[in-house]
Amino acid sequence: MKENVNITLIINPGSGVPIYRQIVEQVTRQVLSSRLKEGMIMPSVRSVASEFQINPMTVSKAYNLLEERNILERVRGVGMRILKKEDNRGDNSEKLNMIRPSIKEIVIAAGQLKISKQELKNEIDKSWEINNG
Amino acid sequence: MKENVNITLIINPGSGVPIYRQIVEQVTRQVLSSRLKEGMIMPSVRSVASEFQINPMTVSKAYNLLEERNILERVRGVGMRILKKEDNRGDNSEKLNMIRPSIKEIVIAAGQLKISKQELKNEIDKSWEINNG
DNA sequence: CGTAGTGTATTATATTAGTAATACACTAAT
DNA sequence: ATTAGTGTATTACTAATATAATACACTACG
Repeated sequence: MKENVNITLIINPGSGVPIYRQIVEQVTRQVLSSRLKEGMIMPSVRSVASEFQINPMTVSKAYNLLEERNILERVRGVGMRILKKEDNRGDNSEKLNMIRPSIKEIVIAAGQLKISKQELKNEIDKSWEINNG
Repeated sequence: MKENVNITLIINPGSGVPIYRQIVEQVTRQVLSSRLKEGMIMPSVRSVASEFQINPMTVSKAYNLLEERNILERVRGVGMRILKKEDNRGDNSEKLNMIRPSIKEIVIAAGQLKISKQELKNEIDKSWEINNG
């Protein structure tokens, strides 16, 4: 009955961003973008911990946060089941909500720096080419 | 001989962003955008500290970082003098360097969320209208 | 049943970042 | 020299993060 899942995590312990938050963010993105689908069972705390050489309790902390956000569901004795559906409301509102705070920060910073909106968009084009091209 | 300066700082102690970094970022932006000009003397550590109800050492730490980045100059017994000129190289490269890391983060997040480049730009337009319009 | 697999509560330790309180050294102006 | 104004070195405290070692409760499966 196990629907195991191949999850791709990129953990960078020296990035300054706490490991548990890296897990939370990446799992959330993958759920919202349908790479992880409802009903799938997440890899176990211990397997993630050993794969990335981190402590099981750190993974557990991340899973716990994901449960609080109604993205995972704890199934006793089984594991964590993916609970939340992808963002199918047509307007992508849920996915957009994830990046809006960061967008606001950049827009304010650009304004204070007297960087024009067009310049900002040009930079995004360049970065998109490099990172998503 | 004091060329004091009216600096506008917006400090939010409960934002999660360390206070000293808020100071560093805002002063840097104001210098690069010519709101603060070379030769001006920054308000003293103690005056900033009392105005925002924070510790003088927190302000000092920020000023110290700004000195390391060649934006301020320490003048013993006087205060911190603004050292760096605005970014006048025509290409805005210095100002752009300040926001490029944040742009990269957003672009990667949008990619993982399967948000299109056009959607991202639309969000920027909206946010620009609200925050810089 | 027993075994192996889930997540987790508990307690403890170590490290780091951020903030705070005090005392000090320096300069400017009188 | 004295006073009042600079910044800062030192030390300490707090909180967040990560790790670690146990022990526990539950489920799946033979």
